[in-house]
Amino acid sequence: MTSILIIDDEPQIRRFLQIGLSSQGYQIFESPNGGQGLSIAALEVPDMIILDLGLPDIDGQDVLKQLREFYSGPIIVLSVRNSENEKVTALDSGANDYMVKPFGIKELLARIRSLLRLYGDKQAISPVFDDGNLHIDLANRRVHVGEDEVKLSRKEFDLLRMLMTYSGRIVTQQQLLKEIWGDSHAEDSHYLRIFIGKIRTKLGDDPSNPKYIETEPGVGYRFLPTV
Amino acid sequence: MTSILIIDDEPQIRRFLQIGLSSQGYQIFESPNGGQGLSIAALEVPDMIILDLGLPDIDGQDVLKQLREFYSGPIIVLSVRNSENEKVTALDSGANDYMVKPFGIKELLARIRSLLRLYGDKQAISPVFDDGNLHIDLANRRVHVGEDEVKLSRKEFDLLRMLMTYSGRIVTQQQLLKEIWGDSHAEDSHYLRIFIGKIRTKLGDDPSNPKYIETEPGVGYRFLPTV
DNA sequence: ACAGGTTGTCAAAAATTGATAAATGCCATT
DNA sequence: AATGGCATTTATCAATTTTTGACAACCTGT
Repeated sequence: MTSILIIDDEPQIRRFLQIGLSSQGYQIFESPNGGQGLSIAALEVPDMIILDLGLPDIDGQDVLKQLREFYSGPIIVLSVRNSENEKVTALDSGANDYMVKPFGIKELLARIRSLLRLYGDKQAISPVFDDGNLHIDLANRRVHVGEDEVKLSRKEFDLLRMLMTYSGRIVTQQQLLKEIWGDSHAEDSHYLRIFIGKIRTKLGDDPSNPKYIETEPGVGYRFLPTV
Repeated sequence: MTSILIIDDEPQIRRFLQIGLSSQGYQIFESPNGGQGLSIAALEVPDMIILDLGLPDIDGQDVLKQLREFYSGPIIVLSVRNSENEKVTALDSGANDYMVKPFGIKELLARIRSLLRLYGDKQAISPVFDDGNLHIDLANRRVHVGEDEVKLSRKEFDLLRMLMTYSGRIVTQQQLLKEIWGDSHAEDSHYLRIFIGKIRTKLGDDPSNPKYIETEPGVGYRFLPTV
C-alpha cells in the first residue's frame, strides 16, 4: 500500500487531507510539527511526503532541506503564501511541487498520481532472489538455474512467488491453496504436492535435503532464505 | 545543451519564454500550433516540452496525449484557465506540471530545474528500436524490416508500441486488452492472439523461437530488448 | 512390526490456452 | 453504390497445463 506522510500544524488541513487521501487507498502518517515529521519520515520511509511550510517548531524550508538529506521520494510543499521567492526556494531545495492553499483535493490527488507515476517506474528494481545458482525475478517472471532459463507455468510461478514473498516463514497449505486455487479448493492439498514436486524438479531441489523449498509436515512449506 | 520545446500560439508568450529560458542557457525550439509541435518533438526530441493548452489547430489535451505516445520526457502544461478539472485531466494524461497564466518566470525556471533534476540521467527511453534488421520509430509510426517498410494497422501498431514501451518486462493480457480494446473487452484474449499473430508475421517472427515478441503462457507477452 | 495418516512420484485424461486460416461485417473513401 | 482495408467473428488444430487417479515411501505412535 502506498503511504503518505502529512506534516502540517493545522488540524483541519490534516483532517481534510486524511479523509481525501485515505479514501483513495493511501496509508496516512501525520505529524503536527517538523521535528516529529522528520523522525516519522526516517522511521517509516513513506512513499511520499506532503509538507506545509508554516510549522510551529522548525522553519519549513529547513525541514525540507533536512528531509532531502536522507529522503529521496517525492515531496509536495504546501503554503498559504503565493510568493514567487518562496516557491523558487522550495523547489530548488528539492521540493517536487508547490501548492498554494486553499487548493482542491482533486488537483492534489492528480499531482500525487503524477509524481508517484514518475517515481514509480524509476524504482523499477524488482524483487530478485539470487544465490549464485538460482535466480528468480518476480516482476519479470523469469527464473534461471545457472545459465539456463527455466519455464514455469502460471500456477507453478504463482506458488513459487507466494513462497518467496514469505521467504523464511512457513506458508500453510490452506493459505497457498486459497490464494492460488481459490477458496473452493482449500482442502485439495494433493494439488500442492504435485506442483511443489514440479517446481522442485525444475529447480533441481530435493525434498529430503532441500536447498530451496522445505516441507513442514502437516503444516505447509517454507522457502529457505539465502544463508 | 538542454533543449526545451515551446508550443504556444501567443507570440508574446513565446517571446517572454524565449528570453527567459535562453538567458539560462537552454536551447529553445518553438511552435505556434499543435501539429508542428508534434513533429518538432518527434524530430528534435527536446529534453523538455512546455505546452499551452489553448492551441488554434488541435485541442491541447489531445496534443498532450499524442506527445505521450512517443515522448517520455517532462512536460509542463500552461493554461489561462484555472480550472481544477482541466488540471486533473492534464496531469492524468501525463503532464508533469500545470501552471496558470500569468506566472512568474522565476517560478517557471524553478519548476523546470526541479523536473530536469528529477528526470536527470533517466534520459528519455529512446522512441526508436533498431537491431540492424528491425527498425521501429514510435513517433513517426514507421516500421521497417531490413530495407522494406512494413505497414501496421492502428491496433497492430498500438499493440507493438505498448509492448515496446514496457520492453523487457511482461505486459499482461488484461493490460493490453484494456488499453487497446477498452475495459469491455478485457476478457477477449482471443483478439490478442490474432493481432500478435499478424504482427509476428509482418516482422518475420516465430512464436516458438521468438526474436521480438515472446509469449508468457497464461499471462501475457513481452518485447525482447536487443541483447 | 503394523495401522493410519501424510507426503512424493508417475502417468494418462480432461481442460485450457495458443496459433493460424478463413469468412464475415464495418466503415471511410472514392 | 462499389471498393479496399481493417476489425471482428468463427472455426480448427496443436501444445501445454491442470486435474484426476493410482501407488510407493515415509513418518508416528502403539
